[in-house]
Amino acid sequence: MAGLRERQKADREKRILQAAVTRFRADGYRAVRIEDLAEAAEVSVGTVYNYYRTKGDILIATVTMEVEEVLDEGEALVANPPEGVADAILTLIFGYYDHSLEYLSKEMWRRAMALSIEAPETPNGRRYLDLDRRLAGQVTALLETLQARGAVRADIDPATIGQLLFNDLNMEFIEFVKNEEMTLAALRDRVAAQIRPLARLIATKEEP
Amino acid sequence: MAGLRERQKADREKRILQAAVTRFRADGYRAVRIEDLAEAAEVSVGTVYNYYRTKGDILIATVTMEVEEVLDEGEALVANPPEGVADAILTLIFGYYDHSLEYLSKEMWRRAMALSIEAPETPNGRRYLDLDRRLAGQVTALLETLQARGAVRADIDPATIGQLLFNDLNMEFIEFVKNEEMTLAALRDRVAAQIRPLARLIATKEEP
DNA sequence: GAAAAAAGTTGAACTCGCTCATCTTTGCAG
DNA sequence: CTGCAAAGATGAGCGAGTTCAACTTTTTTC
Repeated sequence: MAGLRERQKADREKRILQAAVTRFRADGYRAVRIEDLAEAAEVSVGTVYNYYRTKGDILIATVTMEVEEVLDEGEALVANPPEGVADAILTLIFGYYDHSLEYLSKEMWRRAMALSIEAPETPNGRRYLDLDRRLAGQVTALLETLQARGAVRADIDPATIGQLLFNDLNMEFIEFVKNEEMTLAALRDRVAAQIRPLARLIATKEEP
Repeated sequence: MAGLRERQKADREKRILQAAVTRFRADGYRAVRIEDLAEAAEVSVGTVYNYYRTKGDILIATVTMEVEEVLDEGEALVANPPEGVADAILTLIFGYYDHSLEYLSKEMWRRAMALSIEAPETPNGRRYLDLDRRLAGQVTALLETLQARGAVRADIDPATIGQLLFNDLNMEFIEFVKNEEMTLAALRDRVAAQIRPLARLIATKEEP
């Protein structure tokens, strides 16, 4: 059985993260002070820093929870994708997009992305990078499945085109969170307009 | 003739920006305090804020200088690009990359990019966005030139593929500045590996 | 079960970006 | 040249993230 100390630690960490998820969404990342989180989690400011190195780390931890879910759903889809190349790719990508705002606001995404660029060497910066890599990996895996099925031309390299695709959908997602007015539907339209022509180029059969 | 007041203003602004360019590169963006810039420019802290709204704005001003130069060179190349599709695209992109570290460190790029994501609504966030758009525009313009020449298939849309390409080269550049170890040569290799297959897909003739 | 060691918590203090009430300089009218 | 208005410079002070030396709690040792 876990010792008292260990249980208390796990409990405190959970309380801090829970406070963060709640307050960040309710009041905005910026507006929430570490002192507020400490108060809500019933610990001191110093203790918060014992569990997370920076305020940004707390945010990345919440983003990670969100993205893990998205990755799980993607897994299922990659195993058994729809028929057409464009359909398969867009179903996967739209799955990512549609879940993105479930727990996180655009402000939180902006800050998290800014952090992953600014502090790539911190443990949590690395964690974010790893999530990105796994997402890119799913896109590649999907292309491989489609190629094995004979739907994608044999002379293209799934890893290369997968990275190209992922870079595109990632940049478009960045533009989406940067623009508070932009809707999910508009994001989908933009990306579809870019993916469809590419799908046509790499498909073996005529794409609809 | 310009009045004394006006001359002094212009002079102070120049001194602040000059101090920023010098010190940011020498000591790192983070390590340089506004007070240091004020001292170097022989003005007070408050005066620095009279010319630039935030520390980030000062950085964006230096980035803007850099990118304007790159855009000028790109202009010349777009007007008269090399023969092959991959060659033309890569020459343009490598021109961007090779100049990127002339005045700016990777740390400065990271901070500038983070800022453009986090604060897209500020005057300088918008300015950065505009630079991005102009770079993407050059890629599109290049594809149009190549298409007019008959080197690119008539059934592809330069704006769409141009955006896709730009998203890719932009994301790869982000990965480059995130990784302090990565060399320009490695960046070039990665991007070439992604652009070449795409160039083959959109070209009319066999690409080398 | 007491004492020592290890682990973890605490909050006052520090830093640095940024603001604003006050002061100084410049331009101009009479 | 003098006095006044406008423009701009100034730096003490504020707020929020972060640190760290002292304190408290838990675990281990004998």
